[in-house]
Amino acid sequence: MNETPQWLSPAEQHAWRNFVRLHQKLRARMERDLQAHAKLSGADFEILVALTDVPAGRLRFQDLGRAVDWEQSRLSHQIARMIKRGLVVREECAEDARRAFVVITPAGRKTIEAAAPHHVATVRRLVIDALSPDELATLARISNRILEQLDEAPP
Amino acid sequence: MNETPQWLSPAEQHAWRNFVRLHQKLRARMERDLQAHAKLSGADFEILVALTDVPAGRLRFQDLGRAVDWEQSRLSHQIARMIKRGLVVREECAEDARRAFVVITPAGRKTIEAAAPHHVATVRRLVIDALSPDELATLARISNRILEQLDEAPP
DNA sequence: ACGTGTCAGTTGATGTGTCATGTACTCTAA
DNA sequence: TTAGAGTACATGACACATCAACTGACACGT
Repeated sequence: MNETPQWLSPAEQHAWRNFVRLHQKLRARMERDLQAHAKLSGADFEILVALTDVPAGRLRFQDLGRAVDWEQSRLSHQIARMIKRGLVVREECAEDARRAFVVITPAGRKTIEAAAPHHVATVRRLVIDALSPDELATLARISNRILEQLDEAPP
Repeated sequence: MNETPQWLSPAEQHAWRNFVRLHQKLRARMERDLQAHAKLSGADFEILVALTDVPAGRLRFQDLGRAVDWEQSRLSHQIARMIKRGLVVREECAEDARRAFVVITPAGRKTIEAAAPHHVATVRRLVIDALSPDELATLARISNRILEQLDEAPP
């Protein structure tokens, strides 16, 4: 039906490969860094940030899911693990027994507060400071563009 | 010793959050796409690409590890799974019994050849075509810059 | 020949992400 | 008022990543 498949040009391939490599390396690095300094996974960190973003440190399961943009199942598993480690607790909902809240514990708060400065410093050192303000803006714009593309073409 | 921890400026935070979000979404999307169309994980794909990049479709374990830039253990587990699915086979090394080769099977070759065009098309549609040539070049440059930063600051 | 160190790869434990399915609860409409 | 649809979350099975500990093979000096 269609012509020979459209391969990437050398420049395109170069950009794509670099980008993929960046993904993998940066992700692995951040993960190890966080683990080493705070005994937290990136997932833990994200959840704790979302919870501390709201004053009560307490969110409905679903709202938390929206905040971090995760699937329900992933969240459920993750919260179960975090409960086991005492970072958060589950709270029943009086009005609707199906619902549940996730609440950060004092230990969880302490952990995230201890972890955040170093994490931010790492982000700054590895990413922000490596780029000019212009490049940073471009990166933000590019990211947005691709994210839109993703939303537009879900099939 | 140091002042109050240096948080990110709004612009920096915006860029960083977008970038992280992009990571997660794009990765998940590519993974699902590959899985749906070719029954391959991203990991499978990477291995098969590395193997087809070399004429014999056959690489020493270690060379394969360098090609995809993975840790040994990860590679070992992955290859074990791929052997079980018939995508590759292991071959002993006559000269040095410690070494081993990984060889792509005809089935593996068929799988990757079936998967690649759709995958490339997806990359093009979601990423390449969403950006101007200038932006793409900037993305490549930025990626390189950060990768260098990662290499320079391993602790 | 024989330790000893190092190399190449394996294995098991644990945490993580995804899919499909399960379950308890609530709502709605006949 | 109750059957059935839909909601909110849980669970089990599996693939994947990482860490640490392990095995077996080679290399080499004594």
